[in-house]
Amino acid sequence: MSVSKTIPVAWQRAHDHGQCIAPAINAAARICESRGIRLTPLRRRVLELVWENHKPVGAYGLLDELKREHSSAAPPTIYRALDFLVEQGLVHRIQSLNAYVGCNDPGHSHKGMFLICNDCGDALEIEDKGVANTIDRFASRLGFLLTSQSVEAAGLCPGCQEA
Amino acid sequence: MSVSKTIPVAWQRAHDHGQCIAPAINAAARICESRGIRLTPLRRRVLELVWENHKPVGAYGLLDELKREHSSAAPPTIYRALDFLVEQGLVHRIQSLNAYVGCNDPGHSHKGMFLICNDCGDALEIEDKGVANTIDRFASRLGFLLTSQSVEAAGLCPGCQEA
DNA sequence: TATTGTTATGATATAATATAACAATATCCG
DNA sequence: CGGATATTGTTATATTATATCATAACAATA
Ligand SMILES: [Zn+2]
Ligand SMILES: [Zn+2]
Ligand SMILES: [Zn+2]
Ligand SMILES: [Zn+2]
Repeated sequence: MSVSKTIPVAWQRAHDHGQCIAPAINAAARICESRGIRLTPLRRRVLELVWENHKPVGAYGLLDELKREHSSAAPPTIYRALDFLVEQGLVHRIQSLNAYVGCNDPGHSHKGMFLICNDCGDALEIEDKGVANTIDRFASRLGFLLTSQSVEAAGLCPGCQEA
Repeated sequence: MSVSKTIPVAWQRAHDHGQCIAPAINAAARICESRGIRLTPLRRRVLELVWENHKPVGAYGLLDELKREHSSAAPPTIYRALDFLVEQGLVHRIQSLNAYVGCNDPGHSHKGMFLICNDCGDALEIEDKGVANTIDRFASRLGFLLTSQSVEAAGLCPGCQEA
């Protein structure tokens, strides 16, 4: 990864995809193994495709890629695989984009938060206790029983501000 | 509004729609007036329909209602009106539901947050500085330029937990 | 009042996203 | 094995959203 003087190091570190595909797949395999559920070839391949994109990617984008090597693939094929991966916390759905992105840190439940660049379309997953805790406090004060939360912020990433 | 012993008063207060339609429309009219933009009859009517639902409602739901009195209405009709209302902060879009709900407190920019009941479908808008500030801090630490944020939490409202 | 630029709406078509329903296989487990 | 369960195949359809071009209303001048 090249280094820019004008782009904050924090962002560069946080955002470095590096060689992340194989480790992500291996981690997913271990997680599924330990849970006694099946990361079938199809599900594994969809997870790889999600990671290969290195950006949030839509279900139909993934479907097009999958079709090249798996001619029987149809919308339900990809949605089933994605539903499985999301349920298992291996992939996150970005609500504001109708798109999916691999989870940086699967295996232990975390309340993620995303910074989404409106220009390059990239999304950075942030581990954040503060936001999640604040939401929890609000909810419990109101007697609301939380089951899920989605925090998405959009704007311009450091790289896209330079132009 | 009836009072329940088992439902927190905080929720009941926060969630009391009461007679909110006329004040909301009047506030919207004043805001548009002051901004020099036009709350046309069509836009006003769509805003009324949003409020009449008292819940997040989808574009096509609104369209069906609008068609009864406005036979020329088509998808672009409703989406244009909604885009206008959202841009002006009079209506919020709930990303996780693909639905729209009237803003409780339009006129001054606020970073809202929603508690969404998975059972009754209702959504409570919460004014919250804490969450917004935390997100702001994260973003600026990373050099990310924020333009919008969406915070949505789902679960069960007090009423729906009783059953 | 004409001219003209701008904004808003009408109208038709189509794109993009997501699910229903049922059949066919594959896997698991006694 | 044989029956139950889980996964995938297949077709059709539902739901949400936008593109495009034409027309109408409005606003700002001349
Ligand atoms: Zn994650
Ligand atoms: Zn960017
Ligand atoms: Zn609001
Ligand atoms: Zn409820």
